[in-house]
Amino acid sequence: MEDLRAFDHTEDGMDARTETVRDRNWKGQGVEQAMISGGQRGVRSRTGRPTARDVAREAGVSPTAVSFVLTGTHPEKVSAATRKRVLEAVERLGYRPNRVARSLRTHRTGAIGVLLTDIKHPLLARTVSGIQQVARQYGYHVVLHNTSFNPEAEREALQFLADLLVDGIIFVSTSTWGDDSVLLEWTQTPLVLINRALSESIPVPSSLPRVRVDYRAGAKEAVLHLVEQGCRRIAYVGAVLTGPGASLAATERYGGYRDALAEAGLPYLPELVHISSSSRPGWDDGAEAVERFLAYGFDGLYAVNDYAAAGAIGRLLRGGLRVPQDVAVVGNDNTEVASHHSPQITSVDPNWEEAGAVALRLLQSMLDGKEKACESTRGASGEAGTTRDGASTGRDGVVAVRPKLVVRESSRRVG
Amino acid sequence: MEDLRAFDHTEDGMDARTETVRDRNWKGQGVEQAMISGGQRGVRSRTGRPTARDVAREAGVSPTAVSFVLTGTHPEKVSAATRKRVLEAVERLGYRPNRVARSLRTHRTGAIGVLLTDIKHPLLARTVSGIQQVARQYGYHVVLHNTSFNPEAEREALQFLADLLVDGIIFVSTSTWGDDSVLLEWTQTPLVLINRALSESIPVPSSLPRVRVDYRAGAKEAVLHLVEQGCRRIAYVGAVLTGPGASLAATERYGGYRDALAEAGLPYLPELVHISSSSRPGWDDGAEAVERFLAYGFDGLYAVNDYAAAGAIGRLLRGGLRVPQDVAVVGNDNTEVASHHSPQITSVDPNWEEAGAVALRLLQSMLDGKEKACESTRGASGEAGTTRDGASTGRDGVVAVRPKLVVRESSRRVG
DNA sequence: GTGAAAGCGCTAACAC
DNA sequence: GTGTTAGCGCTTTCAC
Repeated sequence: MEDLRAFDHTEDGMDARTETVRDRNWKGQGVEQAMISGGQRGVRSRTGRPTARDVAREAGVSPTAVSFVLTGTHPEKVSAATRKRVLEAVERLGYRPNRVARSLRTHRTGAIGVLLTDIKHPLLARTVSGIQQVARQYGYHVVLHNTSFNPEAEREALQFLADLLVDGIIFVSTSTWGDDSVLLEWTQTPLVLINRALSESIPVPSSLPRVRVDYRAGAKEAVLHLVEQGCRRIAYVGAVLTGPGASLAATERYGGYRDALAEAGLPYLPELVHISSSSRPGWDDGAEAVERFLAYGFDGLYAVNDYAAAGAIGRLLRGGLRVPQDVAVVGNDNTEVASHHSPQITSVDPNWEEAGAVALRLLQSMLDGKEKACESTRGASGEAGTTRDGASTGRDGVVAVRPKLVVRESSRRVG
Repeated sequence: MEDLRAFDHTEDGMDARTETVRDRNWKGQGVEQAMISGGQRGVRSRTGRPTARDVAREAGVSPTAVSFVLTGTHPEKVSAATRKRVLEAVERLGYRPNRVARSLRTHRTGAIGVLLTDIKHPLLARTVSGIQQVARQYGYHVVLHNTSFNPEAEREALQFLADLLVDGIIFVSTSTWGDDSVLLEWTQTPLVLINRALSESIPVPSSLPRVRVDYRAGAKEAVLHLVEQGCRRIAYVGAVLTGPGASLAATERYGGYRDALAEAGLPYLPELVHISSSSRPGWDDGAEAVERFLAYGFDGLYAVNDYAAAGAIGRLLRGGLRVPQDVAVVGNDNTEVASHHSPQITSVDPNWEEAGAVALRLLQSMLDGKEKACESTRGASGEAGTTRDGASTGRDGVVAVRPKLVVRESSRRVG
């Protein structure tokens, strides 16, 4: 019986006509491929790819043995000889397991869904990169979804990923929108948030695991670096702090600036603070600010992004001042400009790459926890206290990632 | 019998003990969720999600009817009353089809795999964005894979995507590596290449569909724009043309510069051409070039990227020249600097977003073709002559996407 | 129009 | 250790 089946294409109670029709609908070349590539062995499923059963037949063993060998489970239940025959058959047939079928059976896809607001945002791209690096380590694959700042699309994408049965979801965002109820109620698939501030209005201090970049610490480090370089009158160029354009990042960076001054025992000089009217200050803001500061005298400047820093440097140079000798400058975000500018600009790298990595490790620990103990309902976030460099678990189980300073010419004073 | 099953959790010949063990391994909370959320109806599969059969039971119809309603196939085979009952049951149960199971059956996943060398590259990110926009239209979803310039990872990722049974694959790359044999032999899943130059050494003019960005046309357009603005002595700042750092992009842009001069009837002035020693000229190259050009006099400048353009502008301004009145400047890539600089820089947008969109449309036509006619083996690329704005099918079926010029202050002369 | 039943390709419990 | 077998949740033929 076994042997008979191996050479019969139309068995399994399916007649030839039926098979042709279905193949046409599904994979097109299925039949031809089976004829051509599989001809010698005569074994190829109707999809054009050999199946585990084909391997079993080829090796002369049972599907069970094939499964055990390939998944590595129950290694004690398969003899060395069997294993060898299976592996050889796999090699001979060029067999690759069908992951869809496997997922249907195991309810695990080995994929992590990543939801983000905008793939074109350089910082988010870095986060994805960080996630992907860790994913590779853990053997996960990444399914990416762009929501383009559209709340409706966010909801939809979340559902889609759940339908796809991804093992976990990471939601990366730069901004907040109003209604977080979807996220709070989300119980279908383990979820980790990156920089997704939950509306303050919601009273429930949710146990939803979150990772955030510590803007405040980054700004503080930048300013303290300037202090270290000998600066005593340090100016600040920042984004709007109140009104519609205000952001958490802006507030925190301003706070970090003041923190640093306080820590260094330097006075806060309002005349050296320039708050842009925009949420994202640019070249002009930097230049304008310098123009104004020049009257008061200053020897250091921290700008909340690299464009403003570049603008400031441009204005300083045109004014005949030297950077960093007369004024040392530090930017923020460590974007391409920072390294491409001349002089190269010292900049705070937000470390979003690390944020991605941390988030995935967090997710991993949730998945692990889930597999081991049924009773742990949701808050596996506690487990993640074991964070690595630059990340620390704070109140509410929110993990904060520390930005790191990349020192370049614009602030490096010899000695 | 139907009714009995609906309230019996341990039917299907599976005893209670077995079910518990499996649930623990698979989904963790499955059992609890079934108790809580599904308690009122008593119907929930062991994964915690209602299944199509649950819907059928709830609606009092057969699974067939549910399937027909939900997939929209055979609309004539389902009565209005049945449809209504099904939809209501779906709503009541919060049913969502399991895409994995569906894929296993239909051999279509509705997902497109995108392979790229580096997500952090801003231009590639734009391509992904372009792909994703069209994907949304077509109802496809995108699975992204980063290969980090690692040929081995590329091979692996290609296989992984094929194993996942994505419906098609788009391979986006900025650079070339040696061995393209994998790509040429690739027959498993429909594949489209973006900017993936095949090694010249391979003799077979493969029918593999490809999309490329027409660097030459972009450069030409930039220079012709300068001519239009009244420039007659137009300088060029470009990347290395020969040796290890040389790239197709560099050669083509240089060619486009010369094309434009020729077309405008302007002489080629070697003293106004600065070829950087690097494959990616920067700020300094722009500044240096200007320094040299000043001796000869010039009224326009095209730089192959925005950083070089910014450097050139910086040097010009410091030299007391006005931009664009004395010298009009155009950059390339339309990166963030271009719009953030002051003055804002006119730049050639490589239109990678469109390249992504075109690639997916190409893929779509291949998939369509496959479904309709079995005999079309591979080269559905011919079909894609029906391209849209900015794209044209060239020799070898390679589709070229035209970059487009974004005009800003640095080159806009009033009148 | 409706329902029963047969699998897609894989895993794993259970009997040998 | 090995093979038989029963499904995962869905689609779709075929008989009513």
